[in-house]
Amino acid sequence: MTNIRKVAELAGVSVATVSRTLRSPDVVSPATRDKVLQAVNEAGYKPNLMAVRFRSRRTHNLVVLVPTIANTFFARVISGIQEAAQERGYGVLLCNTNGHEETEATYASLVTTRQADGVIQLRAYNPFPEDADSDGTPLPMVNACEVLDDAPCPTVKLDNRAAARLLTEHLLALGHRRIGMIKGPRRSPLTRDRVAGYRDALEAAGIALDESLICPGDFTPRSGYEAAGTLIARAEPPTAIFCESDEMAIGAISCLKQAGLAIPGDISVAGFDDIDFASYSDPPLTTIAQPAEAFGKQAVAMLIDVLERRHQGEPHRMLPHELVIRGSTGEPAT
Amino acid sequence: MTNIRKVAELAGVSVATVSRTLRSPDVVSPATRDKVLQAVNEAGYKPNLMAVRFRSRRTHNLVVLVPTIANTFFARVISGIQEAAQERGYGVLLCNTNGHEETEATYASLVTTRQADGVIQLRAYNPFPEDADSDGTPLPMVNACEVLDDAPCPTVKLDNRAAARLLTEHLLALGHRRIGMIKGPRRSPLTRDRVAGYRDALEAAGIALDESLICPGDFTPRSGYEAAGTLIARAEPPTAIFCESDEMAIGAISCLKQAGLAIPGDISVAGFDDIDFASYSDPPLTTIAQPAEAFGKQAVAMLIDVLERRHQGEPHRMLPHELVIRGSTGEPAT
DNA sequence: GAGCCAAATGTAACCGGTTACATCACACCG
DNA sequence: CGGTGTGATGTAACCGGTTACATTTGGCTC
Repeated sequence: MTNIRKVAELAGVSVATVSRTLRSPDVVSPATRDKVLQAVNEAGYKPNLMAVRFRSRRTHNLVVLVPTIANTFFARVISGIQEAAQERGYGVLLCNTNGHEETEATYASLVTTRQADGVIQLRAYNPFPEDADSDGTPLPMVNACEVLDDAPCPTVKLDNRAAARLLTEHLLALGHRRIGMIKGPRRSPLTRDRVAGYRDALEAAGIALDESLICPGDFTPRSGYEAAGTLIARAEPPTAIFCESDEMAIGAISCLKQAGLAIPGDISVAGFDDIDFASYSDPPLTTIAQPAEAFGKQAVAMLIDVLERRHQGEPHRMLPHELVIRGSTGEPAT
Repeated sequence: MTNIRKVAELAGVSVATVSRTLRSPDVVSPATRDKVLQAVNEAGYKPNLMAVRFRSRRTHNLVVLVPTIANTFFARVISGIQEAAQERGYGVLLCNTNGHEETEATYASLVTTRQADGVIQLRAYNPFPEDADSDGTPLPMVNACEVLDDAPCPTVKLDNRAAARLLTEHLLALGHRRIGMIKGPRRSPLTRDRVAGYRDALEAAGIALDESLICPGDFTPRSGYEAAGTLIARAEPPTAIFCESDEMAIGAISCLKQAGLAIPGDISVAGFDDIDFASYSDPPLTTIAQPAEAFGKQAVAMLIDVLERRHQGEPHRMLPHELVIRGSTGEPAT
């Protein structure tokens, strides 16, 4: 392995000069710089980054904790993270937690064992009960997408409440009065905000909330399929269903069609996320578009700001959403 | 930062003893072992893994080169990689190449700069023209899913030719004689094998190949949508379409329905991969199921075998496929 | 009791960089 | 001409572990 000493020898200078030539070229004279660079080339020298990082106490790696990468939305967020990280010279260590908190804790320890500089978590769960490293310094972390209420770190999220309200208002405007909701797992702040937005809209329209129209799911098509089955089995079934993810909406549609219902003729369905498949569903899904890649990029930018001690201003950001109206929602049957 | 010397001091032993207690507990006496472990606990000591790895010249990281993580199939493969790697104590450095070869080369250099021990690539592209490190040692690499013909490394793939033949035979058995194909990008070995399987089946059935029925796509729903449009605009349109991915099949179905065609009444559609959405499409997709997660696990196992010099036997593996018949294929209209 | 061996532990070199500090050459000034 | 400041380079300590080799200890044999 060619190391810095070989290069130094080859160039006839000291190792310090080689190091300086590569790290801060401006402090060495042009003549030596050329000599060193030529020697570097000749020797095919590449610095051993493990050594560099060990010495500089910076790994240039970010851990990403994601509940499941198999979810289309998260896949897009990760794409954004990946791209932004690469641009700034950071690597991405992926951790698919599958919701196991212990797995998350394991991966978060990558930071305390100096394998990564910081954590981006895409789920509201604080893997650090103490919220601090053993020596009291807070863990560099950014919380994106699903955000803790009192997150002790920068956050990026959607205004889920406003978005859910917007979508519900769209359904109300079409004339729906009984609107079902397939929400996410209980206890999730994201779901809670969206349910709040749904309530806001109903309340503003003077419609009483019917708890029996709210069904939990887990963001998979299967859970949407099952929840839709439950909803239409009600004595007074809804005329529209608001699903908290496009995946669940697609599952729901599959169930409704099998039950012989026309969409949106008999029942309207709306989703959330605007994944690729939303446009190709039959009928195409009305949904809330989220800037998934932007979440990733923003999260990386914020985390690196923290890491590089550029603590400027407001660490909580909201990204914009947009209502995309397609064919799966329409006026209720009279 | 608590380091090994503090622990040694606390336990009243030398640093070597501490190191040995943690790495090879069997060579230290039970009494000292207990002393050391207690000191480790007391000090809240965690080894600095950057130092460990630097010294031991093993990063315990694997780079994964993936064309696009936004593809559902790859997301599942990565899930498998992730899980298997974690089990064996390796981290996963993700590289979403978006098909840019230069990006791949950048990431592959993570290995030469000692940031990762090996590479798993999910696409047939050799980022190392020289196929070797500068000092002549071959790069630890495994090629999975889409595999180079003459891959100089272990590989895991599907028997794409047989799978495509199987699916085509299913369509032939239903009575189809004009079968369109929406394939992947040109030059891809994966696509070439699948086209070969399609040909095999047609040939065996005594049907002449009509090149105009083969349309290229890029595995996205959009490209499936567009290719389907092209196919049905032919003078003699096909009565069935075989898509090389479920994503494209879903796009194709969307296009066909918009054109007023019933599926499978007027035209059958089959996919490949058996992604989650395949079951929830309308109609549900007939497709070839691939063990996506197993690809990931297998690739990790093989790569670690290479890394740990356990070079045993046959380094090329095929995973099984399965024809899943659902509602999107049926007999042609008479 | 001397001699020997094995097991347990300590000492210190080493991995490959970075960087604080020392050194040196040289120009400029009063 | 001595003093001083500046820019370029060299020397060597250091990061936090691992491990080859040296040393110590104690049990066993003859």
